[in-house]
Amino acid sequence: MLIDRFDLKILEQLQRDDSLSIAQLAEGIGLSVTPCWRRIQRLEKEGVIEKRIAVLSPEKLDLGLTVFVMIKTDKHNQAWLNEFQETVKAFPEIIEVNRLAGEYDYLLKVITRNNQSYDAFYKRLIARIELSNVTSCFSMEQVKKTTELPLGEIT
Amino acid sequence: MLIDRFDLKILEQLQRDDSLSIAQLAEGIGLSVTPCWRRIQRLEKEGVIEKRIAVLSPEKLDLGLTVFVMIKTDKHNQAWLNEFQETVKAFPEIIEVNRLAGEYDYLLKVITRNNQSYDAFYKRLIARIELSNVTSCFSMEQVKKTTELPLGEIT
DNA sequence: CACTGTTCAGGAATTTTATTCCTTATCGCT
DNA sequence: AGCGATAAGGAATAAAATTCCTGAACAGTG
Repeated sequence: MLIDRFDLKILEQLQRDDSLSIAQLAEGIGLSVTPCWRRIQRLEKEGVIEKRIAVLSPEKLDLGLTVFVMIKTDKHNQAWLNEFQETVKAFPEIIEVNRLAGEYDYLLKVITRNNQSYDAFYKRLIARIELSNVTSCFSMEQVKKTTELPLGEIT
Repeated sequence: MLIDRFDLKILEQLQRDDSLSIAQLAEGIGLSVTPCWRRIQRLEKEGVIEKRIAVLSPEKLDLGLTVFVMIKTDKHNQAWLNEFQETVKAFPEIIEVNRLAGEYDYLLKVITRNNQSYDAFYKRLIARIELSNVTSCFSMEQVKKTTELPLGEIT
């Protein structure tokens, strides 16, 4: 799977905005419509393009609170792990979960409406699974947020 | 700006996958094409739909390393803050930056190719701006990752 | 209770865009 | 030079988005 500089331009554009027509995109990158279209098809088939989505505004939907939850656990067996994975997948407020190397075992990103709804979420979470040490870090301000991968590094 | 049940269904579908035609979408939610189209237009104009993008695969693009960088600073003046904001915006590897309440001041999410490129990034970062205390937490595994906002909470 | 204005759904026509099909150019290899 | 593979481009076709028009439901008013 090789990605040349046309593919890279296509990906850069589409990950920023895929609402342009292929004709506009093709013109922007200096290619005609058909080969450009074929490249997009290929990138989708290969899985380089995972999906196409609409990004919604959390603020407009009254989902203005982001909290990062840091978790330490003393249970490192498979059963607990499975239960944990099932649990986080069941909560739509949990946007992202990473298992970490270092002091904390897991980092969760949670989006809710406000303090009160976060508290309700938190209670439901700890009721469902045992977590030995939980720290909630409230986000005061989104300084930067992007969905774009850094493609510049790719040759 | 009121959002009814139809709008919610549209948003839920589009934030999951916007590659369907409006005809398919309209059928799925029980509306005909034109009113469905008009609702999408309105949601875009109002900013509830921020943008439409392609989500790319980090793995396929050899961007398999995610690191969370926790920063404490002793400089809380406006000049430093501006410089910090400019800096994080200039680094495409920095995907997300939140100012936190609590022990740490900032949490950064960084995506790079591997340890080596992370180290190169880290050196460039600390060369550019003074940070008094920096902890890098490497992600071992993405347990969950979604781009979908929890719309279930909205009435 | 009609009348009127407003809002919103739906169908059909039209325009735009995506997709297919076919032809041509380029390049590496023997 | 000749062959085969790979990729580009143009034109035709299919599909989708967008516009335009009609009609239903409903609240406010004389």
